[in-house]
Amino acid sequence: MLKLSRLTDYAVAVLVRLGMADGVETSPGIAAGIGVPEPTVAKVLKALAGHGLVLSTRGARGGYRLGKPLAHIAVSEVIVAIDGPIALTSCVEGAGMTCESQSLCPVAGRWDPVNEAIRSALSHISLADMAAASIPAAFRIPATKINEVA
Amino acid sequence: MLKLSRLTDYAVAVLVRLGMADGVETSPGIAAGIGVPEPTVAKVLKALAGHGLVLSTRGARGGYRLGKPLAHIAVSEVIVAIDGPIALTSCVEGAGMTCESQSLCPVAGRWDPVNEAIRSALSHISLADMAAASIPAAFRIPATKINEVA
DNA sequence: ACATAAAGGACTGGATTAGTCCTGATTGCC
DNA sequence: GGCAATCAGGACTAATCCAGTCCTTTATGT
Repeated sequence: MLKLSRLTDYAVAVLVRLGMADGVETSPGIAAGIGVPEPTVAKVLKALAGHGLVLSTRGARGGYRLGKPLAHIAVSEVIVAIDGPIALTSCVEGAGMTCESQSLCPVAGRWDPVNEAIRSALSHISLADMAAASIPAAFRIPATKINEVA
Repeated sequence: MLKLSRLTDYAVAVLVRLGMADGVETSPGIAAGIGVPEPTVAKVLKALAGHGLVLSTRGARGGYRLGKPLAHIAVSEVIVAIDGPIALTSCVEGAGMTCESQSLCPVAGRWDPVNEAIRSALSHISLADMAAASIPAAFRIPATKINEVA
């Protein structure tokens, strides 16, 4: 369905929340804040820390803080941190890969421009963009908008 | 990994192949041509037919042909036909959906611009673009060879 | 009539992912 | 110096989702 993993969704929520906090926040604290089980949030935070999107401080009174301002974090960075590289088909992943129907496939390798287009689109949207615009919590998306495009 | 289903990949291969054939082609014929098991190709074709991307003729000497030229088929159409609507997160899917952490989630509904960006990017790339040679001929098979295989 | 070919749905095996848990390392506080 | 808090990292389990297969029905040409 071309959907990304739920963990990525959590990651965005976590980062936005961190962006609104002053100092450091602990993993349990964030978990409580966004309503997601603590171990799961911890997992997400570890992944984000591994990519430098958040900085961690260990020990008592430690916790996490943003690695850089929300405005400088692109959605694509978050996706890459959690889900790995953005590559729509397995064809393009590894150089050494051998596709079974390689010799027959008429579009082998042609997904590249598509991947590129998506990467580009995703790297132009920052978390600040997502956090900013305010949809009053009450209404989610009007269904009309969805059906129209799909 | 933000990857789309393998069936979508097959769908593109199928459509491009149909675009190069003159008349109708049968499901087994296409399957042999692109090196994918026949039942799977049949499944893909059914989905494509359901969305009008291919037209079917039943009975003896029947088969499939393109519903419109490759240049007029956007990648997004294929994805929608096979994988369903493009919606990165489950938040936006159904209007009636209730997200557990709805009241807490700080980015509720904020994926919309992202979805929109991706839909836009994907609808600007046609299958003709993908079929058009972008890869050095050395790598893959020249298009001429395809008709011979059938 | 018979052979060919699509339409449609149901079922199964495998892969991927979310979520949990455990152990270890680091730091502040008493 | 010891204790408690907190991150780091990996292993494991359960659930979900998807690719692939099969069966039955309908339609059409020879």
